[in-house]
Amino acid sequence: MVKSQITRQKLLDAATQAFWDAGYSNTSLRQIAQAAEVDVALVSRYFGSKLGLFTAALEAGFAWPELHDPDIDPVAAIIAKFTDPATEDHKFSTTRMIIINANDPQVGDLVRTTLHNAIIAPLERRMTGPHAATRLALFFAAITGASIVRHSLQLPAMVDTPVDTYKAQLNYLIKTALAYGQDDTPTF
Amino acid sequence: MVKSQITRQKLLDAATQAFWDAGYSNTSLRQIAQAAEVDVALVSRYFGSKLGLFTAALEAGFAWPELHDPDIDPVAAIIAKFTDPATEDHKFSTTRMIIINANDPQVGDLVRTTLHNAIIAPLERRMTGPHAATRLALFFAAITGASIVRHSLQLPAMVDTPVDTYKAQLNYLIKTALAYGQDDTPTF
DNA sequence: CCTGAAAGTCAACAGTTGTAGACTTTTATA
DNA sequence: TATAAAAGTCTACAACTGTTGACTTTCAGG
Repeated sequence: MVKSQITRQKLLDAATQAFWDAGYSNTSLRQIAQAAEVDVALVSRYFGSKLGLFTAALEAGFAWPELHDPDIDPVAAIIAKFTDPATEDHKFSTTRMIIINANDPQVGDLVRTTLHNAIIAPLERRMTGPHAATRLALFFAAITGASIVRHSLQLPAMVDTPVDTYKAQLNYLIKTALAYGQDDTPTF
Repeated sequence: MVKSQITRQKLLDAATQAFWDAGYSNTSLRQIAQAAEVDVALVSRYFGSKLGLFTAALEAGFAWPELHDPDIDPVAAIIAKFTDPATEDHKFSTTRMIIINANDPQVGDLVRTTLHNAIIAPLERRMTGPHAATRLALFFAAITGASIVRHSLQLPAMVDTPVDTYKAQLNYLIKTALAYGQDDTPTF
């Protein structure tokens, strides 16, 4: 009764780690099974297929109850999630996962749909004022762009930099993005 | 004498198209050969290996003489390159290529190194003033972020939008990035 | 026309992948 | 303890991958 849940979870954890880090297509089930110290065939038992395993990992990873809590500012929640040192510095990063898998020929559509349903749509619903959709898009551009430059492209100016400085730079971009079309839009 | 150059080029074109669109690992040599209407074994003849083919495509795609022309503003050149309707709207996009392949376990290092040597370093050399490196990093964050939101994540606010509007939004982000730490840094 | 190099074709290789089915071991219940 | 379900193991499969070497065709120079 309980034993199966444990191995299922071990498989799910190892899969999340690998899918987040290397992407769906670049990860084999045998790698995952070895990391989980579990037999490959159990993937078939507990998740049906590789795609089923990925879907489970995706849903677990995108379950962000903060976004629905009326007492929490959703934008602040996202920023915290995307800049949390515990996850931000690590390969186990939401941004990294999205970027890598959103273009995958096999799971790209699924990732984009899930991203939209789980994160974008709730955020959009709670954003008010003019140009809400555009400001949200620019906000996401700032977050993903900074994350890419720091983690994927690894530009020296953003890599050889303490986390606090990076956060300051990121906040600078975010503030601008959110100010788009508002009263306090910066002029140049 | 000439015939071989033609098939070599057909192979290179098809490879570039595929690598730029789906990424190195998600593209098979047989797919490329079929698109080029050429036999698979010729990859081995003309490029040695799959990695050799990718390297050739990478070098050809990153050869941007504009960046070394003293009469052209390098930042403007990059912006033009990244927002050119001919390439920007298409899957054949430099940003897309970088994002997809910079994380690939097999060619990631090569892509990042080439990107640095061919684009970042020349740009860095020609950028002046305080916080040059940081401004460059933020500039790249703006470009890649916007491109991702529009093409990879496909957020409605940036997809269901004419190119001119998108360019305006992108320019807004770029201006802010380049103004970082300067006299005309926007205040909020 | 003859000849040899250039160009292209074909089949096969060893390795890896996701998946399925038959099998054995473990565990809980009666 | 006996028994049946649950959990885990092992082997094999077909499909696909990059790469190689032997072969055939094409074609220009003597």
